[in-house]
Amino acid sequence: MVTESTIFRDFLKMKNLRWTPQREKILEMFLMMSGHISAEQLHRKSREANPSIGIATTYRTLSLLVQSGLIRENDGGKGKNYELEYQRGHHDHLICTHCDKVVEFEHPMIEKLQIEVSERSRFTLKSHKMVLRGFCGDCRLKHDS
Amino acid sequence: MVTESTIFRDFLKMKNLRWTPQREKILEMFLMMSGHISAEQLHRKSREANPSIGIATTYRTLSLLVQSGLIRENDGGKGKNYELEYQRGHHDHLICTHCDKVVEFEHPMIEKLQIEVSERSRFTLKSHKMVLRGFCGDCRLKHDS
DNA sequence: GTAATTGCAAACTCTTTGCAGTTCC
DNA sequence: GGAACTGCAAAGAGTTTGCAATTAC
Repeated sequence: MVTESTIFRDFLKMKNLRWTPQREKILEMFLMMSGHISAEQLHRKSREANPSIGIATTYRTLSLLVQSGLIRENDGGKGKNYELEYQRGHHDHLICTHCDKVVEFEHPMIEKLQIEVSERSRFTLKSHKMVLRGFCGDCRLKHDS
Repeated sequence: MVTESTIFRDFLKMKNLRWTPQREKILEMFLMMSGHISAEQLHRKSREANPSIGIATTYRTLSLLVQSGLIRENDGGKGKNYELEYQRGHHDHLICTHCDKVVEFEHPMIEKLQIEVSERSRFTLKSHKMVLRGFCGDCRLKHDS
């Protein structure tokens, strides 16, 4: 079975980099958490398991994890966040501007149109990000009342 | 004729804020520049016209311009950038990962589908951002050769 | 007159980097 | 053994804030 840790190990080997206890723990904690994770959250969690892990190592490992394709980096208003990409298929985000709830969605038709648009401008598409913002159902109700 | 500066002035009046020479100059310079502008670029340009304008005032003015709806803020990998929103219609971006060229596009069908997706999750859509990344035509050629 | 605004510098947040000691292969 | 990695602390970017002086209204 191809686990995330196997993939990361292979990636490191390919790049002549090393599999260390810190990298192992950081990946393990990342996989344990869910959703959109900041470097700081991941660092805090990793510290619970190994208090000596520094924030610099966390950043350095996140960068490698992005390069390996296991995780993806998102730019938000305040700093970056990371989420698992491996074996999840591409998806986009609906974010509530009131309570910050995040709903993920996929839409094959939109993806098709994106490729069409790219080709019209002679681009070879490599990735895309889409963020939709608005009131979620719950907040809409609260807001109206 | 409703100019950007009239709109901004009305916005300020409505909020009991003041129309100052600095705000005027910063808006004027913003309108003179085109594309995606960083706070630092705008500050540099504004200084050419009025060397005493501080970076803090530039940031504060940008924030007001966003609130007024005249401009829009984008999150990029490195800091934020701003672009004129007023009277330009919503559009999205194609960015070349090699030379950073930005091509703007609109796609009404994608917009429709976005609304559809939002409603399916009971969201009332307020805004959306889409960024497509890949090789532009020129860089694709260079890269292949 | 007085509340809003300014420039400055300091503070803040997020992220990266230099370094001396340590560890993986 | 030696290059890669670590934690630390310091440095960097980008942005925000406190403050005393100034200005718009």
